[in-house]
Amino acid sequence: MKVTLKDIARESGYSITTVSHALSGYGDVNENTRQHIIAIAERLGYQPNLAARHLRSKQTKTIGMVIPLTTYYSDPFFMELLSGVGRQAAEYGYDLLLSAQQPGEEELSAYRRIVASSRIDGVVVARVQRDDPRITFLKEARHPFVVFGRSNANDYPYIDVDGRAGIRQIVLHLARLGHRRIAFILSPPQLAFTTLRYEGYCQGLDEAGLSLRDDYVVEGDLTRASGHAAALRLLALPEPPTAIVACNDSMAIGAMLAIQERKLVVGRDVAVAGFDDIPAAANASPPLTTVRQPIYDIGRQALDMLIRVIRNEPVENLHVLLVPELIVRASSGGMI
Amino acid sequence: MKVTLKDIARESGYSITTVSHALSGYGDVNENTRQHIIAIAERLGYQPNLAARHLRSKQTKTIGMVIPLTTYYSDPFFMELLSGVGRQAAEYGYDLLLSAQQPGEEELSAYRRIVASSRIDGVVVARVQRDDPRITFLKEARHPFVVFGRSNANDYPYIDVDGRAGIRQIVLHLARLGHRRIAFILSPPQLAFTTLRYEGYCQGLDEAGLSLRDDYVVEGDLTRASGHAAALRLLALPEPPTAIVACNDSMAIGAMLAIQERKLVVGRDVAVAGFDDIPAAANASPPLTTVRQPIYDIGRQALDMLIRVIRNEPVENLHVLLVPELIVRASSGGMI
DNA sequence: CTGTTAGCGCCTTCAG
DNA sequence: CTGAAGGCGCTAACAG
Repeated sequence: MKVTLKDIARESGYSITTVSHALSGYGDVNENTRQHIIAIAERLGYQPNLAARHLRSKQTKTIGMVIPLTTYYSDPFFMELLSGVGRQAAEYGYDLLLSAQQPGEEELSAYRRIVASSRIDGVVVARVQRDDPRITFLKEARHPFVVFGRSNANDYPYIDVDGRAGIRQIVLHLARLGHRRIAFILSPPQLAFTTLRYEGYCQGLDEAGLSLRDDYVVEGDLTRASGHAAALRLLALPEPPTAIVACNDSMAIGAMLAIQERKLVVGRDVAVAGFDDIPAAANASPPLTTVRQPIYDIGRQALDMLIRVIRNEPVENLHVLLVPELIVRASSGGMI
Repeated sequence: MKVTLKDIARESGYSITTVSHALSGYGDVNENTRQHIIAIAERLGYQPNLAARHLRSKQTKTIGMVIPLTTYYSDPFFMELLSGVGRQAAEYGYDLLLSAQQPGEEELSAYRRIVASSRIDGVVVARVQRDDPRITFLKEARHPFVVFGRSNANDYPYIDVDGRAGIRQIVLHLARLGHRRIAFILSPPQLAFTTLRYEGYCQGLDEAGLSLRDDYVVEGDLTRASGHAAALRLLALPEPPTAIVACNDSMAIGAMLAIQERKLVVGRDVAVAGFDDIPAAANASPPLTTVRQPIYDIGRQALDMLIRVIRNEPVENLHVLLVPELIVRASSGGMI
């Protein structure tokens, strides 16, 4: 049987209250009796029943994350985020509750359920969409949360990588290498970061004195296959681009494959760059020029912020924007 | 404020008991009053307080997994396992509690804490070691658990991939291609699966009529770098092997790089094969011949077993052994 | 410094 | 069919 405060009380001769006080440091207890009680607790292998403690104290020392089943788990990205969040949570003595749900309706109801059932003290929301219903819900419920990514509204705590600056850097890098015809493979428009990265593309072109061409902007769905298809479309243009920037690494790798199928050399005939710096980027051939998202650190920082929100501490920096780092490799031709 | 049974009782005019009965299907309640109560509960957005329910019912509908911080998170493998477990847990209405801990002492104490604090109904243990202290502990504590991997003792529920059969298949495949000098890169000896895979290697050699050579067996630590180093050592032998089998894909990929650095052609001069079929295996150049561990399914099945253990159902198959599938790609030369 | 009292929200006998 | 009462294990006022 599980050992409870009651057992220790019986064993030590003190009352439950005193035992509780001695063990949790609440209230004043004679140092001798405290030691005595602690010794007994250890001998019996006492571990507080957390359900009881949570019921009483209204806090669970648990952080939640809802994982859309289909997309995320396979996403190397999400895993790294999870890792950072988990690491930092452990640091604060928090555990991580994962709820795997289908995205969409079911996902939202998972939030509803988890939040209302007082199971967790706060939530980390990832991969935010434009007008994300989860955020609306959490704001209304006034439940502590922090978001990885920005939506159009900014009235909530978030941490994000400056995608605009990242893509801008890439475009300028390519322009510096002499490229005048730079194309862009977009991510799905409903994702919040798409707009920002597109802005970075436009801004980069502008600063480089290049003009925006509609036929150089095509849409993908973040998969390798869609990058492949998009690149084929671009290469079939009467005046094909000499450089292709993709919204993420997977699409960029897909684009490289398409270029190679056309018997062109990546980095010489057509430069390619991505965004994320997933492990596959460095291992691609040629290695992919990209922009690094420090996902692990983002997870840690997101959790830091969340803890502050939970503690109701003044969150002086409710918004954290990290500047991504340009990683130049052979695919952009700068290293050949 | 959170809405409780009390609120619904007040609102509906019935007692807390009746409301509880109506909502949870316990006891007989007039169908009309039941509908009435359910309607009010929905209007108020009632969600049962899980802490209270857990305290009362002694079960948490939560499965735990302890994640060693350093190794696992970066392990693509562990993530897939997590994914399978999470998916199936959701199926049963269970959530997943992750506790990120440093391996070793701290990890064991995490088990102790989590188990004794009645936070979870069962645990999934991964990457088991020889004489794993976690297993000893869980057995003693009589806490429901299931293990991915076998140790030397078999008196607990586990699910595993037959590593012996897997490596044996690879060795036979290579022998069939004409190889007589087949080397083996071991994983660390403290990991439980190392012995089994080594046995598979010996068995394969034996069946192919080849004899075991000590100098053809070298040890790595599962990393790409260690595979690289091990391959260099093998290639420096007076009579170097014509085929290298590694205990996992990462080491195999490291070995391929070493071979290529020596200006040899993988698949022609030296055949290489791994174990796991991680995503990088198919993307390597040349693509890596390997043996597939259906990790995602393993996670799902592990959870199935765990639920049965929790429910005290007769576990007819306490031990599940999956036969891995040989995936022949170019690195072994069979496809060139 | 220690103990008594009173719940947290829920489930579950046991009586009406 | 409905309700009153008790308690899961813990914490927090409030007295002594």
